[in-house]
Amino acid sequence: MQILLGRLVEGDTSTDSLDIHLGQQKAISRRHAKIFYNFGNQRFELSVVGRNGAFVDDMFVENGVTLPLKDKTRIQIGETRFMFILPTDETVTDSKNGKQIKPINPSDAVSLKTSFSNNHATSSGSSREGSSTPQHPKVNDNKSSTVLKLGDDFVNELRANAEASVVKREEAAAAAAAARNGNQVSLMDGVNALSAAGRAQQSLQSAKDKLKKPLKAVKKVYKPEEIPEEYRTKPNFSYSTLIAECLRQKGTERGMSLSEIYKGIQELYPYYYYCPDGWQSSVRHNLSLNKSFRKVCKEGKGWLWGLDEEYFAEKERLKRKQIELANIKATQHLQTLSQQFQQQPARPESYSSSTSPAPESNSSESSNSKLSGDTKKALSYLQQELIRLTKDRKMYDKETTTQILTQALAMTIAQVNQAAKNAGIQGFPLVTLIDKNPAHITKILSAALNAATIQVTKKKGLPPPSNSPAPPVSKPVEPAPTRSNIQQFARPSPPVPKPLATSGSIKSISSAQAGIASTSPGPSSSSPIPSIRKPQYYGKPLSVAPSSSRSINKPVQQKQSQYDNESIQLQFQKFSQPTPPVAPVAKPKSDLEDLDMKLMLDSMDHDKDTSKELDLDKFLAQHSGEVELDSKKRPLDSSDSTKDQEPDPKSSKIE
DNA sequence: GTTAAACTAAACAGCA
DNA sequence: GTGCTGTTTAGTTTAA
Ligand SMILES: [Mg+2]
Repeated sequence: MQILLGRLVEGDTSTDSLDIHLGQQKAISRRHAKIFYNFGNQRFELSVVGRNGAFVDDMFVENGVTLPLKDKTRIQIGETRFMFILPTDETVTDSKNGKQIKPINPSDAVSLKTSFSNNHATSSGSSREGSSTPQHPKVNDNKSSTVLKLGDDFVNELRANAEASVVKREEAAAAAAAARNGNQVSLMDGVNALSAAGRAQQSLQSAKDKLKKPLKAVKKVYKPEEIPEEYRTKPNFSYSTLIAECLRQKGTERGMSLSEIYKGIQELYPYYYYCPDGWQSSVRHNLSLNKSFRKVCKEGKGWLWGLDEEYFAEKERLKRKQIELANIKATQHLQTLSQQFQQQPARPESYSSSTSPAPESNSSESSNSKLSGDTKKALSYLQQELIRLTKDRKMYDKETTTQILTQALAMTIAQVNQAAKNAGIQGFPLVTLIDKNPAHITKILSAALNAATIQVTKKKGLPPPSNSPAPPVSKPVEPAPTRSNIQQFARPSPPVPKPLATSGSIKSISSAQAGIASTSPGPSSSSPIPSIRKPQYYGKPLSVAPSSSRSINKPVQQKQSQYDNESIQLQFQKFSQPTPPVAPVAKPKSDLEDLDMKLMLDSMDHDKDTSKELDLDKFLAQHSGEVELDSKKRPLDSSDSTKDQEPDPKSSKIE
């Protein structure tokens, strides 16, 4: 049994079954909502089926959502407002007139329904201040934007109960009616009828007890398809970074309240609009623990929070230092590998001493002594360039990074050699090319880095750099040296609340003012520097809840990569280019180290035709996706040490 | 295997 | 009494 509410349409027989006519507004669907008694839960529930949703107790409820009704629940559909009133146990009091109404038994309900259907009139006219038709939720509006969402368990529970109670509902199908009362549509009679029917099966008292529980506004659970694709992945930023960016972009001199920070983060990173709650706790945790965030002044229940830029920058600096160290380590390893290779005596098949790139080697010197001074310089130069280029990229763990660098180096050498060979140039062309046209070498290196990254990640089953997280609505990380110029990457964000056009200026508290020593951040402080983050495994199963109505996962742990650096998104986009056929690669071997060495060997081998398809121009065309960017960034790398590093990318992607 | 960083969850208390 | 806010603790995951 249920009470149908909707818009009566002449000639549409499907609307004949409506129990309550809500008016003629087009915003009201022909069948907009239904009220029924859920025997499983022992409570009344409202199911919104109309396209434009409804407001329940001033909170927007999307279509498709079913939620419990309690006594005096206010419902608004279109511009028609009414209230759901529960009867008392034995007597029912008309909420408006105060007169008592005799309880209804199931048999009464039948007649009640009949009488109502003969008696119904269109409501309407009751519109007061125009309630806006529910639109896409806005973060700005606290009240009206709150979207009711039912937790998985609850949804499942409803589902299960619905099935279990089919029979019972049919037994109760005799009851329904409603009466309008001026501005307020009283559903009392219908409810009464339902109640009566319910009593036949269950204790109404227990139902009412449950209904007494406050209607809790639960955030709506979004299904993946309901979420704009770009907001299905968790931003690759640590909470500290999210908060800092929020304070910078949305904050004012007076700071921001906690709720403002919540909203700000949702606006900047709409992922947090769609994802389940829980992240707010992390935000509070960060605010409290991270000394970069300071309470400015008290307001109402809580504090207004500000960002201590100096402290934050100091943390960034330290972080950056660490990352650079890690990068250096990785490349040192690469260098070692390279040198080891150079030292290797004749290799079985593919290598002959006569093809050594360092023909004039001095045998009396140590490890890399077999290389000529020029060759060593050339290799060193390539390493330096690789390091530099690597800083602009999203990188992986140390081992993977090393493999990528090694392979990139090998590819570069191979390309150069082949090009030289094609051009009929003799000798070791690297030295010449570096000397004559270093920019070109950089281009080749960059292209090789692309190809190597794709190869290595593919081989290792790592996520390719293409899965970039959705960029924030307003980009927090900015490669630009100017620290505050943050909005350059701003882009429209579809259904999501667009960032308030508030000042983009940075509001910060000086350390002096805040009395902060420039000590290193404690371990508890969170990540700081916007930097590229490495893909990670999510700590938690994608959908932990057994009930799988949850579509978007709660934010999952992210880890910051030691190898990243800046402007992740851009880099990701670069990498996300379709994987081109990759250049000269050795046959896959089980041992990566072997593969690396083979690559090196092949590429160093002047005489050997390692790459039939090696064509430098082609290679560059295929892999030079970001060469331009890299060169653009160069000045930044060298000059700006304060650039944000970003936390990392882990993104929980909704499947 | 250990450690550090970041994340997650939740208990708890104060306050409006 | 309730919900929000801020603090704190504990546990997990990942990378180094
Ligand atoms: Mg703090």
